[in-house]
Amino acid sequence: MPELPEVETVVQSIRDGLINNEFEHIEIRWPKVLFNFSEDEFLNNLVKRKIQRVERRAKFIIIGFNEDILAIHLRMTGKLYFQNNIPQNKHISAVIKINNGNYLIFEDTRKFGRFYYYQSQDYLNNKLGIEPLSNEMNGRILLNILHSKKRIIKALLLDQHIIAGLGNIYVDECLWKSNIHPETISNKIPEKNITILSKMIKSTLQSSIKAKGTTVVDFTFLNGRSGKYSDQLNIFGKEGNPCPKCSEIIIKKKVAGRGTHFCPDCQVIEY
DNA sequence: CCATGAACCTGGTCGC
DNA sequence: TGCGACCAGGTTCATG
Repeated sequence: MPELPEVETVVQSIRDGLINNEFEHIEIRWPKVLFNFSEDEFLNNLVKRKIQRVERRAKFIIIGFNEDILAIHLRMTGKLYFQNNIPQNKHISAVIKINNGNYLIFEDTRKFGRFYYYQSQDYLNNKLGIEPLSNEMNGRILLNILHSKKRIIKALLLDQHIIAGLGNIYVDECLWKSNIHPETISNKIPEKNITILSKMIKSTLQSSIKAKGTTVVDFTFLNGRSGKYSDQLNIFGKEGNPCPKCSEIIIKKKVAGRGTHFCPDCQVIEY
């Protein structure tokens, strides 16, 4: 499901209900949800400890205690939200009781979502790439990254080890806005387009966060409200429709293993 | 180093 | 209405 803006939206929606509170208990309904630790370890290490911070790193939700963290990845269909009673919905992977009486629910239809426990955030930081909304990210850095590799640009932008947070929707949108064909080899892309791409990545993600993310199928947060960025999509899911810039018909094709939308007229492979 | 396809799961949609 | 094929916002692993 969620990419950076949707995860950021979830973090903002649960932060106030967690900061300075404590976990009291956890009920595991899908055992695989705990990826690298056990239910006992959860109870021994994470219960009755004050939550210091709730943040996002790439597509991970970080719940920080002291140095150690509980990291949650929603994958495709994960939802994390509060409820004041124990729900009986079909696809709930875990229920965490909070000391204020609420329950933090992890609901996940496809069961790909996972909880990770790490002694510090370093492990994640070391394997994740640059945050696209950080000051570190700019046209110069992006040029260095793209020109130091010879990879299909779509695959490169989806690779979390390099730039962390983009997913299928926002990659398609940003490449379209920058007039870059998704199959272009990264080191062939002109500097001019990369400068624009860097700006489009930032502005697109920021606009989406403002709209509380994109709802494609069933992304919700809080009381089932959905993100409004869907209204601002130009290319994703628009195959068969005219390109908003040139009116050519939008194409959908598999690139880097993912359904990929682009305008065959605006987005040209440059050499 | 990189591309590809499968695997992990469930449910929705489309064509016949 | 039923059924199979295919698709889905993500990531990881094996293979060539």
